[in-house]
Amino acid sequence: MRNAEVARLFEDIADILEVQGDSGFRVRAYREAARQIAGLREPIEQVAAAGGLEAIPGIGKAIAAKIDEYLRTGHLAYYERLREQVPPGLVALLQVPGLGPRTAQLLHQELGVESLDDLRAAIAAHRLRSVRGLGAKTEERLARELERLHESARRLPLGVARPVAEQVMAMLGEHPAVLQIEPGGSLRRWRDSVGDIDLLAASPDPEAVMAAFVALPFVREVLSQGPTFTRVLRTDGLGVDLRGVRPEFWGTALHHFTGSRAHSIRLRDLANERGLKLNEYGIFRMDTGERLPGATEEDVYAAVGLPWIPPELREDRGEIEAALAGHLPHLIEQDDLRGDLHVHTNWSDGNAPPERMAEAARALGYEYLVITDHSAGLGVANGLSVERLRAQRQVIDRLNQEYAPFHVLQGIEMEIRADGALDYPDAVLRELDLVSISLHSNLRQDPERVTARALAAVEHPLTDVFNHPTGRLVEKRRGADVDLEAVLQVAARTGTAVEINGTPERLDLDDVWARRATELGVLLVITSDAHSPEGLQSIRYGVMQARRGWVEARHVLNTRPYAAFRAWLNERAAQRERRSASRA
DNA sequence: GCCGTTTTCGGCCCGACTGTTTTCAGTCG
Repeated sequence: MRNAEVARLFEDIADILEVQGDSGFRVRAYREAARQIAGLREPIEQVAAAGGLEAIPGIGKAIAAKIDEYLRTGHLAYYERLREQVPPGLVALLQVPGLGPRTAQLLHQELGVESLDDLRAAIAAHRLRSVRGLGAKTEERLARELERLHESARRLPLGVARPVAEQVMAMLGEHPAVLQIEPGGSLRRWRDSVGDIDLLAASPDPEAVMAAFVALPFVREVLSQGPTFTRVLRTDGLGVDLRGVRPEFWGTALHHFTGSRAHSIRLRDLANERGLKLNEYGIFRMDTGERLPGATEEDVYAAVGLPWIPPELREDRGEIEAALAGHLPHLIEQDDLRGDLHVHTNWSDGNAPPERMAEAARALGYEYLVITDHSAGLGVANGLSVERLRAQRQVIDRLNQEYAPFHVLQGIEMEIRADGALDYPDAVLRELDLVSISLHSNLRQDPERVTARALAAVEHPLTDVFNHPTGRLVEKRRGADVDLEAVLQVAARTGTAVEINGTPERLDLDDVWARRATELGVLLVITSDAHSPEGLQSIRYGVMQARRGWVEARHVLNTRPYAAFRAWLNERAAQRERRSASRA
């Protein structure tokens, strides 16, 4: 599947056109096409082969032809022409916050700036302030941003942003002028990474909230401050935005700043069709100017004839059509989970003994916990030898007596070796309640080899769950070049479950692939991959990622009560017996 | 660039904040 690659291509085109000063609308068209392609749930090669490109919203004749050309030849003449017209370093200037296409162009024309290094030199020589339209303040601000550029990554992983946001919300929530405080933007939609930390507070006195915000102890620098919007830089280098809104605007404002932009634009279109105007300050009738109620998000959706749509779905990936048709999914909730199927103890690389993990799981209200320490092959994680595996079984047997009716099961997180083989003999695997399989090493194999390895693992008759299928780390490491479409199709056929790993660094499968899995009829599991009792909590990130993928409780194995979960395991075992009997 | 239940041409979201201006352009979300 080359969706991400093709999306990237059109993003690049949009960047270049932007620096060239092309029509903003054309730039937006390319970005919209890129967004649609990135969110596509089928391989774009398949769509193209079936002649369905132009059916994708935002893709017309011209872009469809470009996609065809690129997929067919591996090149796009238009793109290559564009790249010759613009110095490669010029596009990089857009990374600098506060430096947009117009300024990039201006710097190029007036000062010959063609790269970040050129910009640095121009600033050092104080040449920016001589350019008409720029001044000393701009020069100083860009100098600061340049310095900050390498220290701050482009996007923040959700696992970093969410705890920071929750800390700030807790501190500001105590202020008497704050009635309500929520994250906005991709943070509220639980995207796996966020561009910035965006908060929204309801208050009868927004200015007082702004004043309290800039006075918080972690504020290193106030980057911008107005009566309703303030941006600060924390001592840890993270930026936080806060908007203050009056309670009567809460619903429309929260909706506006939750986005996504694509979702909001669609909603405004719907409002226009109904003779309404929708913005952050309310819902207005176009004819009379009368303002309709907008204190809650339900008001906003009701005004355009829709039920409330959960933030996790607001990506314009069909949720508006589903809402119009009355077919919104019944998204899974954390309370639906009856157990965790992927946790580590101090028998491998966890920090707590099995009993503490079991107690923590029980305290979360689970009925069962599957302990899945690493297999021998992952030496760095103190993987279990066969002897230690059997010794651990005795410990787990004892816990079951102690903790009944809570159930502790013994599983394994098995390495797939570079050649596709597993770590233990089949006879040992049969002793385990659940076998889950992972790729941790040799992730950079070429697509054919790594896919073959993954397929072998999924197809192995003793595999129950395929863990974090790509091995990606959010904003840090791109996953292996596994052909996930092929993996999911095989998983659907063999009944092997596929994991949504809730560790916020992983979130693997991601939202788009989780949704694809449900479409293909693949059974999912949502797990914490905890290495400590507190780590069990991170399963909520997995649940939210699943919600972003339209996943319902019925799609997820570990929403089943213990008896049904056990029945599934038994059925897997029975199938294995039948298969090996028929082979023999 | 895309799109169309009044349109195949003429629209395409819009407001806050900043800095450089003498009334507004650029950037961002």
